[in-house]
Amino acid sequence: MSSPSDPLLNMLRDAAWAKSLTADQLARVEADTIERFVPAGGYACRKGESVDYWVGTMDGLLKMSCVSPEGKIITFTGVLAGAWFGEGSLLKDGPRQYDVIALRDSRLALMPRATFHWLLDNSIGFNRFVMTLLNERLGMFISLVEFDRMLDTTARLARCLAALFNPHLNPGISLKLKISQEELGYLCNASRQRVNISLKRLEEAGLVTVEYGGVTVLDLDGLRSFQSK
DNA sequence: CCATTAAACACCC
DNA sequence: GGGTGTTTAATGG
Repeated sequence: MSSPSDPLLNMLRDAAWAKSLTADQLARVEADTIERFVPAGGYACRKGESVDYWVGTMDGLLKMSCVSPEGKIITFTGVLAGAWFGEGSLLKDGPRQYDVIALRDSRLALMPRATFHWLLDNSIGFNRFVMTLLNERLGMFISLVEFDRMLDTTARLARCLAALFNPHLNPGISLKLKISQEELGYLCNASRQRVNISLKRLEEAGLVTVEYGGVTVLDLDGLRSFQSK
């Protein structure tokens, strides 16, 4: 059933956390984890649903977001190929607190809750990985609050963009990012027009190049430390 | 004032 | 058909 070129198995074997597992542990992970395709615009997870899986992104682009009763959309962060998410939701009871929506056709790897907890109970290496992941997430969300309250729109866009490239949260992500300016707006809380203006400023500063339906990051450290004026 | 935004429209991929 | 650039009128600090 499982060939060596199976994308799901490759993704599991390439994951940073898999390196610390024993052969038996990895075998159970491979046996338990299933694949799911989510078309662009589809929901990978819904706010309010029970949390049954730890989710890895095989390819595609997802956003963690929510919608207000009035229809206002905010995006917390993006999830790119190679990233795993939902560990926080698995470590507590209760429903999921956010939506996860595919911005492009995406393929997911779903590890059942029981397998995730079994790894926590049996692998110190896995525990360390999850602790680091949680810590990186915490740091990122602290930074997001800082960006939101202290920075103007262009600097906020720069930092929110740079935050996507956290190597723990989105390992091995390409500097060429295919994402619409509207979605960038949801990410940094700005309108489409304002994102367009800010992208041009970042391009002038030599930090990114703007393409049709995407952005390429030229200077990640420059984005991380960008300040207006 | 000034900056920003929604809405509308015309392009362009 | 979705993404993008631009204008215009409305909004709000």
